[in-house]
Amino acid sequence: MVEKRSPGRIPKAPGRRRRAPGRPVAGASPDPRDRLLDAALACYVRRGIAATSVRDIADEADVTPALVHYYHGDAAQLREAVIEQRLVPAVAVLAEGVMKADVDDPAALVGAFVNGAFAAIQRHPWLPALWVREVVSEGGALRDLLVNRFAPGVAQHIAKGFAHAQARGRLNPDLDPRVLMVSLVGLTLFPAAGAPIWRQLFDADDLDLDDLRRHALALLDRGLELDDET
Amino acid sequence: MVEKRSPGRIPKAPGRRRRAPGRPVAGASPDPRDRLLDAALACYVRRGIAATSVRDIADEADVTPALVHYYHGDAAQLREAVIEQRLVPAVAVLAEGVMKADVDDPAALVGAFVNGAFAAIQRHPWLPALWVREVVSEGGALRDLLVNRFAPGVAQHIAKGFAHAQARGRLNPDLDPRVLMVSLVGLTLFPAAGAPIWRQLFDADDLDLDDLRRHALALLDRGLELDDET
Amino acid sequence: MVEKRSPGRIPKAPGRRRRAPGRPVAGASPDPRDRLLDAALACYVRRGIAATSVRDIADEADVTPALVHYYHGDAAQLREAVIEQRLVPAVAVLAEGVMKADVDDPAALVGAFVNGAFAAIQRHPWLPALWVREVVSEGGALRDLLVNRFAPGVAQHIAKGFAHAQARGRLNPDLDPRVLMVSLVGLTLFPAAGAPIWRQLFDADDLDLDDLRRHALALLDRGLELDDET
Amino acid sequence: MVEKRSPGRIPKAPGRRRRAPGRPVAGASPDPRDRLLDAALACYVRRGIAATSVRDIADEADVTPALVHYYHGDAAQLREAVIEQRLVPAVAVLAEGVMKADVDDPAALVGAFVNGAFAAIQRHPWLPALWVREVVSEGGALRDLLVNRFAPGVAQHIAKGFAHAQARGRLNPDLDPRVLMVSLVGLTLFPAAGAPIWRQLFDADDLDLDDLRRHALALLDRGLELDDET
DNA sequence: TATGAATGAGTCTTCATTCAT
DNA sequence: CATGAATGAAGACTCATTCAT
Repeated sequence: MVEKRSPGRIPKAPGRRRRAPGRPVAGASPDPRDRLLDAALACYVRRGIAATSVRDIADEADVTPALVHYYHGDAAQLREAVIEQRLVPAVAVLAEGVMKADVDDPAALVGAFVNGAFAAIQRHPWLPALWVREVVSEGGALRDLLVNRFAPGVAQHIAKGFAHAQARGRLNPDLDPRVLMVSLVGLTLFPAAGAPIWRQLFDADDLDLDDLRRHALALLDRGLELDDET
Repeated sequence: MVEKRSPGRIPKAPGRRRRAPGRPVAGASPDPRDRLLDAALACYVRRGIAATSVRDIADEADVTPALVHYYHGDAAQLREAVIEQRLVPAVAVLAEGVMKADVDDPAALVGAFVNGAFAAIQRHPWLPALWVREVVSEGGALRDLLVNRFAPGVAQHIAKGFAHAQARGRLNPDLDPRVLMVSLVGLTLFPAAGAPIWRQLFDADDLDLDDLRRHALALLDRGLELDDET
Repeated sequence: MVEKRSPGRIPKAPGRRRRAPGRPVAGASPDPRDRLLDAALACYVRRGIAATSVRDIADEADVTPALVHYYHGDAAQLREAVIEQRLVPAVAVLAEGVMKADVDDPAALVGAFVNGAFAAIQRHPWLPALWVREVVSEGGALRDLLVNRFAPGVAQHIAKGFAHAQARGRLNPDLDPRVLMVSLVGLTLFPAAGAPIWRQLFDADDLDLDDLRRHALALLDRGLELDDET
Repeated sequence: MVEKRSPGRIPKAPGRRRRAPGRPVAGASPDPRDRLLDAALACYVRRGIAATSVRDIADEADVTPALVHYYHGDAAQLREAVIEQRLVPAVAVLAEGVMKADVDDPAALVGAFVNGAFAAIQRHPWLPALWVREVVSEGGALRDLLVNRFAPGVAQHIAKGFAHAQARGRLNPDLDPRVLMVSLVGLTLFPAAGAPIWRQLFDADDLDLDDLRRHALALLDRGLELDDET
């Protein structure tokens, strides 16, 4: 049951409160601009971009809201900065890996995507949750990013590769190349995004990212009938 | 790319504005309580639960915000009502179907889940987007719902079935039963949630829910090596 | 018509933005204190004293706001400095000229004021706009200046001269000496302050300050019936 | 001397503070929308449009700032409403009177303007101060109003009338018709705007608006040599 | 049953001001 | 001499919520 009489919006988790005044913040990333980006990113991941206030970010970084504006101007500019300097680089590596894979070899495409995705997740554990959540939102910032900057290259590349393979009889004909592309995400980013849940659910702290990766590859190897060709 | 310099929060899509005064709303569900639930649901799906304001819901229903409180009290109570009266029933059917499936027949489990999921989606097109998005949020209402009310039965049921099958050699040993359970969602609800995107992306208006369903079943049939047993 | 829906305060004209970093400011007055006074004055004239922010002044002078405080302390102190070092000298010349005029010769009084006023305007083109605008404000700094420092001498001087002349039958008896003093301003500083407007309005770029001056003198010569005495 | 260490902007006169809670406001204009317009107008007159905050207006009306937004939306919209519903009607009467005056009779033009102006001032004592101050400001709302809506008719009308009269030898040839139009304002609205000052200055509580009016007419009658024609 | 009016709290943003460097 | 960093206060505006009608 949700607690009654929350003051309006969904109450935030107790989380960290205002900075205890006088407490020096030590050991943090040196560049305050970067620290704010990280704080913003953490809030976005936790509560969603649209539901994150500048005060949330400031609290997360143990800083006043005015300082957030001092360094990043607008809330919108900060959002852009997080996307451009955190998200885009994280996804770009995956995209490049895929684009370099041989389009005529579906196994290579699958491998490049799955391995690339989990490599990105390893490096940026926040990626899947943010991606899965924000891409689904109607006017979400990440949907734009996906539709306009990554998908045209990556998704088309993979889908075309699958379509060609299918035309040559090297791909299970009951599959749809385009939906298969989507399935790749559903077997990598999506499970990773839900990890906190199912780990708790299944008491599955023994499973790590590499298990997820192997699972995805195993399911796809068979499912695509890629091994038949040998 | 997000529009630059939006003043503060993420701007809402132009959408419908304040109610045109005097315009009688015809053809709507008679019970105002239900109409408000529907309006709230629509807003939740569109913008996310946390980012939806009472005013948004009131506007969506062509009603004053005061009326929302009149019928549903709190914003939190309204949220609860939507979950209890809209979401829970939608998911419950799927859950029941799965629970009735033979736990010793992995194909039956997969079929029950996939078919049940797409049946639910057909009836409630808003389900996947809401589910996928809100379950990933840290303190989200739907995560609670999943963790406490559905997963303990359904997810455990399916995961156990897969584990048994695997123990009997009837399931690809490279898969993990628990992750496989998650993969079921990643191949059903997740692609459905992203439909608007990849339909636009791949110019794929020809693909409908049934294509998705067949695709998922095809991928899983092979991937799980369920056909070996025949 | 004012632009619709400005976010909050009246938006400033595009004007100059933040200082281009690294650009050395050449050819400016060497004393930074003076440059800031000039910048402040320019802003006061353009937007009004009350509506001018320290940042406006800093931007105008291509300087950081901190520097404004460094040289002039408070915003109030800066305001005082501008008044004392820019405005007072500008008006003082006019005041002295008037005080030297023969109080028993109304024509001399009028001449001294009108000619002195336009001489001051010529030297300080910003004077009329600032004066006319800020003196009308209830708690305005310039009203104080006028009431406590200039008017007691100048205005009383002129008004008394007119009153004496009227007593001796040398001034149109339908006029009021005190209001006549005010009228002198209304025919000199006021038209000069509105020059940008009526120049645009009447397409009157041919009219310069000297035309204004002659016009005022002509109107007053006749209006006061000063020529009778000759 | 201006008091030191004001918190930023020019300190407001002590004026009325927040509403004493619980005190019912009696005897006020019934329509709250109108009361807010009046409060806004009072603040504009006192401190200038640009320097007036929504809180100022709310305090003046014994109301919360939120209520100001409730009734008038934006600060800009409120500004527009004050202009449209208070200022425009006040000036419109004067404008109409002038436009009806015989353009070939300079005395009639002068009379129409001067009498019309003082009639407007009598009805709307706030008019001159607001007008004089805000028209001089560079981007001021009233300058627009003057330039685009009133001046094109009224000012041109009068200036043309004067020019014709001058061409026929019925106007002092040393005057400029266009500047003469401006002088009309300088002898009516301008002295009226400064009334509080010079009344204090000259201890002139005996002078009322009608004295100003007669003074202006006397000065102009002679100054324009309008009586020569008889 | 329904809503207009009203407000306290919260959000984004700007500003004046200080201070260590 | 000059400024980047930092912040408390204030401003505009939104929102959830209440209440009298």
